[in-house]
Amino acid sequence: MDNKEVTIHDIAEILGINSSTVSRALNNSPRVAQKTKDKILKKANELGYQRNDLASNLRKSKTFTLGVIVPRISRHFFSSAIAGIEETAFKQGYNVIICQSLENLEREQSIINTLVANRVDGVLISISMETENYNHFKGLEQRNIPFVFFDRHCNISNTSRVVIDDFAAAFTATEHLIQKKSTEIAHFSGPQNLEIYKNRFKGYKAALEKYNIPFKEELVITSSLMEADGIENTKKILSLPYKVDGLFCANDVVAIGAIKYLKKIGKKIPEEIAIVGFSNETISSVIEPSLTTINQSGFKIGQIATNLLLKKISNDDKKQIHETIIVKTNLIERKSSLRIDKD
Amino acid sequence: MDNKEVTIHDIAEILGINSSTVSRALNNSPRVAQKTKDKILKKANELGYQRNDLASNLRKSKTFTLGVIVPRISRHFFSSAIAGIEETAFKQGYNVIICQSLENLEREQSIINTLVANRVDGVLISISMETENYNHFKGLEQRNIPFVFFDRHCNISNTSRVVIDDFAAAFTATEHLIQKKSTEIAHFSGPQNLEIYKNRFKGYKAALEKYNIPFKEELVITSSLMEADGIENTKKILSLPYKVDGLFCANDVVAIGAIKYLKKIGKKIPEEIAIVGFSNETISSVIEPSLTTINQSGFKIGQIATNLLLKKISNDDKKQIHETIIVKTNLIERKSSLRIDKD
DNA sequence: CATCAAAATACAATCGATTGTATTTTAATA
DNA sequence: TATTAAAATACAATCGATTGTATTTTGATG
Repeated sequence: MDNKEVTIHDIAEILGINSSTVSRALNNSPRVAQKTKDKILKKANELGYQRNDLASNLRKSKTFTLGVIVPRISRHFFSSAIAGIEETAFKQGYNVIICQSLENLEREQSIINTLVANRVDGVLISISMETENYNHFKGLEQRNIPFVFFDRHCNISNTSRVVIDDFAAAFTATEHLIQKKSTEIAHFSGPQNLEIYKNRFKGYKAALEKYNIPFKEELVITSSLMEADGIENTKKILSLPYKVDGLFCANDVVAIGAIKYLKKIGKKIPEEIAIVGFSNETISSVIEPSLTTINQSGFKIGQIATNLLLKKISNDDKKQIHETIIVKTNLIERKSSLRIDKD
Repeated sequence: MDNKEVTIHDIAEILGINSSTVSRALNNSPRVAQKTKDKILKKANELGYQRNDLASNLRKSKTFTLGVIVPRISRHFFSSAIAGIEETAFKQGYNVIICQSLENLEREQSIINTLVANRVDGVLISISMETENYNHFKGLEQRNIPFVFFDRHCNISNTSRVVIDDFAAAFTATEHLIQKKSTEIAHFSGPQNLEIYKNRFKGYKAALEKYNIPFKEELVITSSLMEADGIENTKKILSLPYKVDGLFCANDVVAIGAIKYLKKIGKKIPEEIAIVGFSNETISSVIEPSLTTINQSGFKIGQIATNLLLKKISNDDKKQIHETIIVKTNLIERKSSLRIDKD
C-alpha cells in the first residue's frame, strides 16, 4: 500500500541474498544458478518489480535511446521517416524520443540540451527553417554523441547525412514542366540557409539553362512554404506583366496553397499553369487536380539514417567515419501538370 | 580531448571547493554566495558542463517528464493533441515523450513498461484499437503514476479522462443526414471494444429512432476504419437490394476511402449518397466533394488533458480525484452532404 | 576423507547529483 | 578583542542498479 518502489535490495532482503545476485539474475547472467534465478524472478513478479532505468543507465552510462528532432511530426514525410526510424531502432533494442522543433531555432537548441542531459546515445536531426548557426551541433560533437542529419541537413564538414539529390530532383521537376510546354516557370523556394532549398533552386535554374529559358529573378519567391505563403506568392506571380504558365514549388504545402487560390479565382490547372510540388504529402494525391510531385521515401530515409547512426554508436574507434548517403527520388506525374500534348 | 564527461566533482576539484556547493550554485540556491556562484558558473561554461539528468532524476525521484501514448502521430487529431500537450507541459517545465502504439496492444504494453522504467511523472493515453484488457493501466495505478485518458478512453472505473460526447456528436451527424433527406443510412463503425465507437454507434441508432427510421443490422459495418476498409465497406453496402442514400462514418479516413471509391464508380455525392465523417482531418476539406464532419479540437483536448494530469501529479494527497471532462464538438457542413433542399 | 577447481554468491565501489547536518568563516556587536 | 549569530561551505549519506573482486559452497576426484 505504501508509495515506495520495489528495488533489487528489497528482493534481496526478502530472500536473504545479496542484491548483486538479484541484479545478475534479472539480467540472466550465467553467474547465477538456475534455481536462484527462478526464486528471484518469482519474487520479482510477485512484488511487481520494474527496473529503474535511471539508475541502470547512470551506472552503465548507456541509455539505448536515440533522440529524433524534426520540424513537425504532422508532415507526412517526417511521420513516415519516424516510422522507419522506430522500426529500425526497436529491432536493435533502442528506444526513440521524438521531438519537434516547430521550425524554431531556440527550441531546437533547447531540445538538444535536453537530449544531452538525458544522455541519449545518438541523435537524428532534420533542421528547422531558422537554423543558421550550428553551435548546438558542435556541442553534440564535443560530447561525443554521434548524430546524423536526414533530409534537411546543413553544410558542416565532417558530418554524416542521409539525403536526396535535391538538385537532380528539382532539375527533373523543372524539366518536366518544360516538356509540358511551360516557358515562364516560377519557383516557390524556401529559406536559403537550408541546403535543400538552395539545391532545389539550383536544380531549377540549371534546367532552365539547359533549355535556354532565360532566368528571371522575379519568378523566384522565397518564403516559409506554408499554405498561406502559397496564396500570397501566387498573387505576386499573377501580377507580373506576362503570363506565368509553370510553377515548381519546393514543397507540396505551398503548392497546395497555390492550387487552392488558383482554383478560387478560376485559373485552369494545368492548362493555364502547370504545377509540380515536392515531397508527396498524403493530401497531394487527393486534391483536384492531383499534384505532380517528387516522391521521397521518408520511411526508407529514416531506416537508412538510423542504421548509419547505430553504426556510429557501436563504432568505438575514436575517429568517426562520416558518410553521405543519397537516396533515390522519383517524379510522380499527376494531373496538375498533365497537359495534353498538342503536337 | 578525453571522452570523460564533466561532472560537478570535476568543477569542484578544479576550484578547490566541495561538489555540494557546486550543485547548489548551479541550482541557484540561496545558500551559496554570489561570488562563488559566479566563479562556478564561469568554470562550468568553460568546461561545457551539462548536468546529467539521469543522476539528478534518480536522486530526486522526479523526472519532469510526461509520457504520451497515441495510436499514430500522423493523424491530424493526434498531432494537434500533441501540440496542445507539449505547449502546456513545456510551460510548466515538463518534457514530453511521444510514443505511438500503431494500434497494437503489445506495443502499448511495452511502451508503458518503458515509461515506467524511465520513471515518467505521468502518462497521457489514447488507447489502441486492439486494447481490450486493461492490466497495463492497473500497473500504472499500482505504481502511483497518474494517468489521464484522452479521446480513446476505456471504461475502467476511477480514472480521469478528457473526451468528447461521442453519442451526441454521432446523433447530430446522423440527424444531419436525415434532415438532408437520407432515409437508408449506413454506418461504418470501429472496433466495439472502444467506447468512442460504441457511443458513436449508439448515437447513430438513437437518431434513427427519433425519426422513426427502422434500424437495419446490415447497414452497420465494423472495421479498422482504414482507407481500404472504406472501399470494402462501400462495396458491401452497394450490393444491398435497396439503395443506401446516407453514410455516417466513425472517422474521416474510412469516409475518404468511401468517397474515392464512389467517385471512381461514378456515384454522385451527395445527390445519390450523402456522407458525414468524424474528426476533421486536414484532407477532409480538400477532397472533392469536401467532407462534412465532426470537428473535435485536438489541441484543446491535449491542453485540458495535460492540465488535468499535472494537477494530479502535484496533488500529493493519497486519494486521487477522478474527473471526466467533456469537450465540445461541432458539425462542419461541407459539400459531401450539401443536398439542395427540394422543398 | 582431503583436495581443489569450478560454481555460486557476497562484498563493496561506482555512476553523478542532491540534500540534511555539521563545521568553518564572516562580520557585526558589545 | 571576545562573543555570537548568520552566512557560507564541507561532509557524508543517498537514489537504485551494475560490476570487478573476494569469499564461500559445491561436488568431483584421487
